[in-house]
Amino acid sequence: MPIFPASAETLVTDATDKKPSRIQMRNRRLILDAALDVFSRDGYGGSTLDAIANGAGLSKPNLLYYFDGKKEIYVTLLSQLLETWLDPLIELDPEGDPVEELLSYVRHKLDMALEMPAESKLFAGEMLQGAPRMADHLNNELKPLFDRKCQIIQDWIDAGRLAPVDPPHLIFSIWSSTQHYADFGAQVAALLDAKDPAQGAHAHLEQMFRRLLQPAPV
Amino acid sequence: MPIFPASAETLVTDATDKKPSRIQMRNRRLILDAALDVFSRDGYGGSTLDAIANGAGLSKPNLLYYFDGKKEIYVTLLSQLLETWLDPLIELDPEGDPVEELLSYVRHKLDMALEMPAESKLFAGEMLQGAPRMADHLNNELKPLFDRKCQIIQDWIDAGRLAPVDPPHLIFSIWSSTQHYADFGAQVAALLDAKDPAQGAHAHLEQMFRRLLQPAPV
DNA sequence: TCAAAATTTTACCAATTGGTAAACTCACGA
DNA sequence: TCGTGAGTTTACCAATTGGTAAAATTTTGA
Repeated sequence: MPIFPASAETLVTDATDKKPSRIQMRNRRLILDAALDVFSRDGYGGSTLDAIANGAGLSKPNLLYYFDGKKEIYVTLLSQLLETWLDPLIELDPEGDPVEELLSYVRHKLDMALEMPAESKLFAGEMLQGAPRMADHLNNELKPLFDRKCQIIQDWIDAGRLAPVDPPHLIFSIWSSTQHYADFGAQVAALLDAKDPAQGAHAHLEQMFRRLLQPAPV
Repeated sequence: MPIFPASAETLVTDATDKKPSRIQMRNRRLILDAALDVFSRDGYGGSTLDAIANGAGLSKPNLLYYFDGKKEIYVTLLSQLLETWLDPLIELDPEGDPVEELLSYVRHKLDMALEMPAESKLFAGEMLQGAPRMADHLNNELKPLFDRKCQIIQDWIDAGRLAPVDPPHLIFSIWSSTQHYADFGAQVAALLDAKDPAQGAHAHLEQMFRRLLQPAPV
């Protein structure tokens, strides 16, 4: 029987599960690492427990000792991922310089895409399929944060410190243009003749968003 | 036995397959339409021949009378799709006004994403997984076209008719920011409170790319 | 009209897949 | 050192899946 209950949200304060043992920590990490590889490469439907177990160096029944099933592994992975993924957006500081805050967010997001392509692809794959296993996280975590940050951007615009842009669509543009280097990495690599996209991407996105966001001089 | 050989490239001039019958035309189209639905919703690995056959209103063996297998259906779909998908890029006219040509491309691309989300998702899914079944098409069709269009953009820049941008990365930005509305449609819908994204997206992308591309006045 | 060719159905099958039962081994605290 | 519970393995299984063989039916062209 798995140690962690399938749905954390049904927990009130369950004192029954003490701290996980060292073995638990190690094996759950091994499984999630392997699962990230497999799921991001083959998609949810194309992935098998055998492949994940194999990648983790465990037998399939052993793997199922730690997780209740394929779906639970996937959902665990996604919700952990979503936290990391939203971190840089959380850091958007209303007190900072608007243009520099947003450009810093772009840089941060691009770095993440370049350094964690598997994570980006996993998330993208879930979105592609209509987020059937993430609707809750989307509405309960991402949506409120998104609205808050849109308001900050709107306030900057109203104060004349930022060119008038449509905040939600600005964020979409930042997300899409940065994540493209991870999600469409195969295409980018093929079209750039195996040149490293990192430097060019940074320069281009900096230029694009600076021009968009710089308020017109008074 | 299927009528169309699996690999068209191995054909020299095969006079054996006459023109396809009306039944062939109809059923191949039914199959490809159903396959687009299924593949774009469930991904390659998550899709089954049963689901496609069912969607097409045919039995599975009947379906396999028209296509050699799951992979052939998928590849046929993708290569037909790629042609449609590249059309607007082909239309980029070196004789036209640079900024307006590119903005027209952006509009066209966004309209396609909004009107053909399944096609966009199918393509995105293949890219996500490293384009394992499309490498040829990528190198033989997309790459030469991409290089040609980058050169046109570079010429415009050299002539001072366009702000100095990095042509490949410009194209990546156009692709990613437009396709986002199809590929991440679930997220967009959740975050915009079911508001129609079309109008806002058009206005935002027009603004963004106009600012980026407008050459500085002399 | 009628036989040949094209199409469709019926009846399968081997391999894979997610998952389980239960026996077994190991680590650790009393 | 020994019992107990955590962790692991072996042996399995029912359902699904991609695909085939061959009979049955429909369409087509002479």
